[in-house]
Amino acid sequence: MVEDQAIEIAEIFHLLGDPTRLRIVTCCLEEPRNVGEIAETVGVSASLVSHHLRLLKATRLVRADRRGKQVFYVAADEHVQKVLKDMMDHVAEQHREAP
Amino acid sequence: MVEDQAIEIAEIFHLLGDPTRLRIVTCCLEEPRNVGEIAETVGVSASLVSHHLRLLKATRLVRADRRGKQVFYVAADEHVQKVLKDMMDHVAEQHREAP
DNA sequence: CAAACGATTGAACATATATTCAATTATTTG
DNA sequence: CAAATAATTGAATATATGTTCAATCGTTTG
Repeated sequence: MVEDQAIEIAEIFHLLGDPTRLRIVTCCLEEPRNVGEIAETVGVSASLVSHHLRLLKATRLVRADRRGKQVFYVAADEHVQKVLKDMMDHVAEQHREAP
Repeated sequence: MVEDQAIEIAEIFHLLGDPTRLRIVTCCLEEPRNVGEIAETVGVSASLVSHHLRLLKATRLVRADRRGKQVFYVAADEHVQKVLKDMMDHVAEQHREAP
């Protein structure tokens, strides 16, 4: 892997590498969720959610869609879902090896 | 996703979220590589590689195997490979959408 | 056993980053 | 138009983190 690829891919991993941000992404993985919903589900302030969503949107991990006063966010594409699934498999495997 | 899972999974993403560390992992993805090889391939000091490998080993993303004076490291299991592959697909897709 | 080699460790430092709080911007509705 | 609701923004801050450098540890070999 060359430097440029590494930087680009690492940037995405880095975004998923924060617990709050990861929960925000998984929260709007199945269907679009507005900021208030996400904040309540994750258990943090709307302000913090908004800050994180700005980063996620900038790297196109989520897309925004305003409907009236609310803004709905949804995870970008199916690759993210696959990545998350593989990672959950990895963690599950770990636990099977060392319970 | 519950808090505990998020923290555990985010921890792994976080490790892959640094360009240097990501390149270290990909460097010993196919076959075991010793610290010197990794340092040269990635283009950083052996000291830095060692620091990063300590973190990667602690989270069991790599395994260590000493042979004489050298210590060989190899990526832990196939899930990591799948995660990386999906992420590369994601990046490739992005570039196809916005060249 | 001493020298050489490879790898690890710890301290130090500059930088990046997650979070909070208050202020501001959009949009709807009374 | 004013009030209310939802979301964004910016500044401030405490903490985490990547990197460097020098010292140390483990192993082999002359």
